[in-house]
Amino acid sequence: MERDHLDLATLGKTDHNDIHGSSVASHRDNMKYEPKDLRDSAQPAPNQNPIDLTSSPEREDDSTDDEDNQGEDAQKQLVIYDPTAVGAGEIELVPDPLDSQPRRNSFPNYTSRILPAVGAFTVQCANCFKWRLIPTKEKYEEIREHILEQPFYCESAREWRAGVSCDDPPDLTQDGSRLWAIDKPNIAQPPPGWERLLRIRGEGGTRFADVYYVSPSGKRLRSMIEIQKYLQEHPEYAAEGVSMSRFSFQIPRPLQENYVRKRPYRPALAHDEDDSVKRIAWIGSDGGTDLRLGMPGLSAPTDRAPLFEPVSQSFKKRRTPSKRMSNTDAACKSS
DNA sequence: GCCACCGGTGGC
DNA sequence: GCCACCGGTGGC
Repeated sequence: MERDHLDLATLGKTDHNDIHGSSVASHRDNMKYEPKDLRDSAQPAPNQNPIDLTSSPEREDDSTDDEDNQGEDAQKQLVIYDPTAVGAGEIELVPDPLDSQPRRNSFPNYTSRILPAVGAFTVQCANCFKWRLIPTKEKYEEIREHILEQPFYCESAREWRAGVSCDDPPDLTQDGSRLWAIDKPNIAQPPPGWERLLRIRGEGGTRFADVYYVSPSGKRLRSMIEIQKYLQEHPEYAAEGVSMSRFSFQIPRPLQENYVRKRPYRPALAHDEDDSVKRIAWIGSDGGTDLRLGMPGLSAPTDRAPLFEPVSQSFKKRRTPSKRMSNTDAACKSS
């Protein structure tokens, strides 16, 4: 079966104001971001945001089909939110996520800009679709690792919050005061002593976020290749059972469309003429922006279209040139 | 000199 | 369009 993803949302604050809003998520693997300004799209109700992760074609709006999809769809959403975000104050969040501090961008042009940071982690109940805050990053990672096989329910939160149930109000709603991002499901917890860091980039950049792993010795690694080399150079980790399969550089997806700057059109290597043709087309389409059907987060007021993206597992899409190993291969080979 | 962060690019 | 990787660089 396929797996879904979990949705994580990140809420962060930014210095900018222009983001507007999106609604909640509804899709599978995206993350949503809600910048502080988004107000309109807030979607309140629990049922509204079921995210469907996996399978189905679409969810329509709110409630609904998730249930059928059984565990797969709806439930797996995790939201991360920034307590420091405007308006977020109400929620008490995560005690100490490492990433919770907004960072200042170091680039010259953006010196005063505050980058979004993950401030809280939330997961959506597979039954009522209410968002429940997860007390720590570690717990969140634990839930995320098995979310597909073990859907999260409000009752699951009783581990840290006595008596909570679907009858209780949601811990968080997408009210536009935060950035939301939907995480990928089933990402392995980092090996003991290792930390997985998610750094959210500023709006308008070329990428939404970066993942780094910090080894027990403090070494920061930023790609599977670096992990592989590092493990080869430090056989002691393999001896402890640390393998490539324990790492994933998959990043959440911002709910806010256009948070990430689109890459300019790249002419096909092949022909120039096509190039000009495309340029024309590009102009036209640009104006027609609003054609899009209802992407979540965008304008669509009511229902968001389902974006169903295929679930991506860690290595599923990656190309595997000879030098690269898949996680599993690596796991097996690394010895 | 280090490093956090970003841009760019190749490949799919 | 997305993803993975990695080089560059400003700030510390």
